Amino acid sequence: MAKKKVMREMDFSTEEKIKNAARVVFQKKGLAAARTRDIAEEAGVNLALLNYYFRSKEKLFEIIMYETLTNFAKGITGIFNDENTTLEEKIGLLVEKYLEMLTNDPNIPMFILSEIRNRPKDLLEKLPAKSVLSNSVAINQFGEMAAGGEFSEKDIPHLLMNLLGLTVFPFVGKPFIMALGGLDELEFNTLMQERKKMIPLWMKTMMSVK
Amino acid sequence: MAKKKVMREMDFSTEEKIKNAARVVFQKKGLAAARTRDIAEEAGVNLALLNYYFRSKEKLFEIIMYETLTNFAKGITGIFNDENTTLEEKIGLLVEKYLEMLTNDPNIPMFILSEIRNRPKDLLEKLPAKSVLSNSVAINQFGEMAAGGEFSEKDIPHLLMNLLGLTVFPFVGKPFIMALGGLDELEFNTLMQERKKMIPLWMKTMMSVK
DNA sequence: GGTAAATTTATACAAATGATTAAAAAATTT
DNA sequence: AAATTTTTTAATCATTTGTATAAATTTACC
Repeated sequence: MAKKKVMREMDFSTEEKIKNAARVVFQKKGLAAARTRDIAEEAGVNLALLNYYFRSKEKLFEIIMYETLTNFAKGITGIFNDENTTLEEKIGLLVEKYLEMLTNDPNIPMFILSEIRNRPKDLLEKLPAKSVLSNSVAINQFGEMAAGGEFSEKDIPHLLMNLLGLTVFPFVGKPFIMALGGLDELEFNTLMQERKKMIPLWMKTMMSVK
Repeated sequence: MAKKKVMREMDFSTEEKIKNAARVVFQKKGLAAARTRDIAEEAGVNLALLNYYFRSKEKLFEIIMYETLTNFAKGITGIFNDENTTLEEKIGLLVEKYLEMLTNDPNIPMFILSEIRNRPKDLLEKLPAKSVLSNSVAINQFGEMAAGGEFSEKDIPHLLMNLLGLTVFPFVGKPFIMALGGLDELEFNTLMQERKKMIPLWMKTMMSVK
């Protein structure tokens, strides 16, 4: 079995090379379309090493998916549970953070959502921040604003969906949007940067529509 | 080879049964994860009949994808090129139509987008309404409003993305959203019905933020 | 009602693919 | 430096999966 301490002064250990390659290939193509041989090639490594270090393609996938989900959720819970920021500030921070993350890693949302489609039970159980979200400071702040009459209590799920949709959807539909708008990579990324300022404004106005 | 005229008074011809099953399975699981045996079973039909009526899994997939894309795009171009409606009316009609369609067929957006991810070139060429959209009446109306100072010309792509995101994203993230919100099917669908009225209002306010 | 064409079935094949194994090579320990 | 352990390689296996084929069955036609 593999031992971490054995790592020599290579750029990356074989185990790391495989994990990084698996992340790339899985996130780009999804579990079903990803071939173990694709991953081995991407890693520049013998095929049998995948099974040597990770018992199976499934195990390797689970590791990548777990890390991806955890990393993705980490940002939300941190920001949404800060007692010292207003809701408006939280939205700004969240949008800023995720637009930045997704500009660098645009495949993540599609990866997560399309795998959830294929194995909803499996993955949604492992979802961190399920009850965490509903008890978050941010949700309470939404509730307070609703109580204050800014908008209806019934609108809260909609506003959350909108925040998510406005931020994440462009990346889910990236190839579609780029083709439809005749955009290149740079133009798309520029739009995403612009949204850092715009989404918070839009959210603010949507939270005032009665 | 198959001949249409041979159809007896069955509920559905074998060819139709296969196509319907293929639509269900492909839209639910995607091309890579869909097995020809899944489709045959869903259709209640011998496996070899898939290749008898449609030469290969790929051919069958292309038919389903083409029909799905065409049907999906049909609604947009019709509404967006009507000379006799205002932009506000167009948005209302579009949102109404697509929320209705997607409530009945929630897998379509994820199906289209995830297959585009896997074969961007193939599918995006076949995309109807690529140049159609940019020359549409609706886009001109957006331009007029921008000229009138309601919002900036630079905001138009954003507003289009927002319209798409607010309408389509909930379906792309449906399992995720249902789990996070603790919603059942009925509650989710109720939210989608509510959005028929809300999205046009939100769009209206977003088109006034300067 | 018999014959030809079509549909359907059972079976099997071939390629792709995840996984295994035994031997070789490299690294570590003694 | 020898021995032991770890890592890597090449080759192969077993299953899955898309597809083909030949026989059986059903339908259409005269």
